[in-house]
Amino acid sequence: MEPGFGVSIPRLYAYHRALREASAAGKGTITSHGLATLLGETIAPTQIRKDLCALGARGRRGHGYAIKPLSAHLAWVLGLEHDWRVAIAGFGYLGHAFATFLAARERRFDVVAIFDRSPQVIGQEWQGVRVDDIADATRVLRAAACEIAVVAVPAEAAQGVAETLAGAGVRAILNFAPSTLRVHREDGMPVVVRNIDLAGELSILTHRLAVGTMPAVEEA
Amino acid sequence: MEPGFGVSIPRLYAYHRALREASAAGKGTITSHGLATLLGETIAPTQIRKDLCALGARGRRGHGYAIKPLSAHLAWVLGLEHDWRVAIAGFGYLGHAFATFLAARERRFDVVAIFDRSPQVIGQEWQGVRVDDIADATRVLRAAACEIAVVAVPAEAAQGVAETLAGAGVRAILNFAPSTLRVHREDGMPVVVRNIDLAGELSILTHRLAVGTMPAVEEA
DNA sequence: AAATGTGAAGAGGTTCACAGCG
DNA sequence: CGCTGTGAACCTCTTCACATTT
Repeated sequence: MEPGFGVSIPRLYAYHRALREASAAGKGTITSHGLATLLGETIAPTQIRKDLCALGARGRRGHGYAIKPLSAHLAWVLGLEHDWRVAIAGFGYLGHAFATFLAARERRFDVVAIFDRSPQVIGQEWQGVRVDDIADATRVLRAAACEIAVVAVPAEAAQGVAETLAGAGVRAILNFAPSTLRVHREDGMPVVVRNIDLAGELSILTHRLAVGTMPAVEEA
Repeated sequence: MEPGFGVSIPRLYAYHRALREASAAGKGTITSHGLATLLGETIAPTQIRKDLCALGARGRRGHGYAIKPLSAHLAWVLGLEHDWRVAIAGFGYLGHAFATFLAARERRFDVVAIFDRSPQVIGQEWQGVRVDDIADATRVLRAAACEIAVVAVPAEAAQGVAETLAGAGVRAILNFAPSTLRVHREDGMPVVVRNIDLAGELSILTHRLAVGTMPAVEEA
């Protein structure tokens, strides 16, 4: 899929979370082993050191890593430093819930545009943001200058909506529709797409429950 | 993380989706290459054949795979055949939206129990289901016999809630809280935990946007 | 001829073992 | 002595090449 440069972003994000925890607990320094403990031993200390080393972080041998600069560096790598303008496409229960989530928990994301197709929803206001017709997305987004969009529309509409968004300057899409988006931009810049398939996630669970009833299937 | 048996469940789920699509289009048979096309060329035909072969599916050489039996087999492997009873823990905007999502789009999941901590929410009704105090979860769940639970509570509360749920017979958890859950059950059966970290997913996007502004960082 | 099934090669990421500093 | 930094071994998953079957 992706080229990959040895470190996975979810892991870095977990480190950042754990570092904030440690910092809040009054610590000024932490070892790779201490980080692993904070992460519930789900990541090996060696792995953590490899990741941090690859990022250019330097720890003091015998002591550990200084939390503050490390946390700041991770924040920079993760794009946590500056605020982002977000558009929500599809304002059903899911889009609505996501917008509320951002407003309540993730202040660095600013919902500045909302789109829907339904005449009953268009024209509504949510926290001062008007819901526009998805057909006007190009015009509205040119003015709003969003780089990130959330797609929470039915699967059939997702591809078309994604293309419209990409055409209006969006460079990253969080897609909740159960469909594989394929989006290019005219200017050649890649559109980053991240899929969250809720039904698919549930299927992973039901799979495990379904096969878990039998005593470990061995492959030939 | 997991032992892994060569095939990834998200991929199988994607196959199943594509097969339904092909079946709806009137096809009775499909080739690995045809499936790849339907999946937007995101998975190589060879990979598809390896996966299907590992599942014991047999295709006819020169023709492809018969869609109906293959789809049925995938449904069985994914646990898509029978219905599941689901409990929602945390009935804020996220828990609420997820319950609505299940009711609207995923009929095979039946929301039979809802829990919250807030007195303002406890006692409310949602589609005939009463919101109970999370403190009563053990008693309520014994009667409701849920195997799957969705955790949509604040991060600080997640671990405790997960343990309560596990103690009440829950065997699989879909966790939206940004915390690493570590859950065991008394009877030794493993609790399957699947995390969906929305803020983390967004960070993957912002990371790509942040580093994407520079011309491809090479690692030494 | 067309497409599957599969051993072998390859790539990528994780763990090990230990050298190197503080 | 403790903990980091890192090359090497290891392992898992993906891709390739091609024999095999209809």
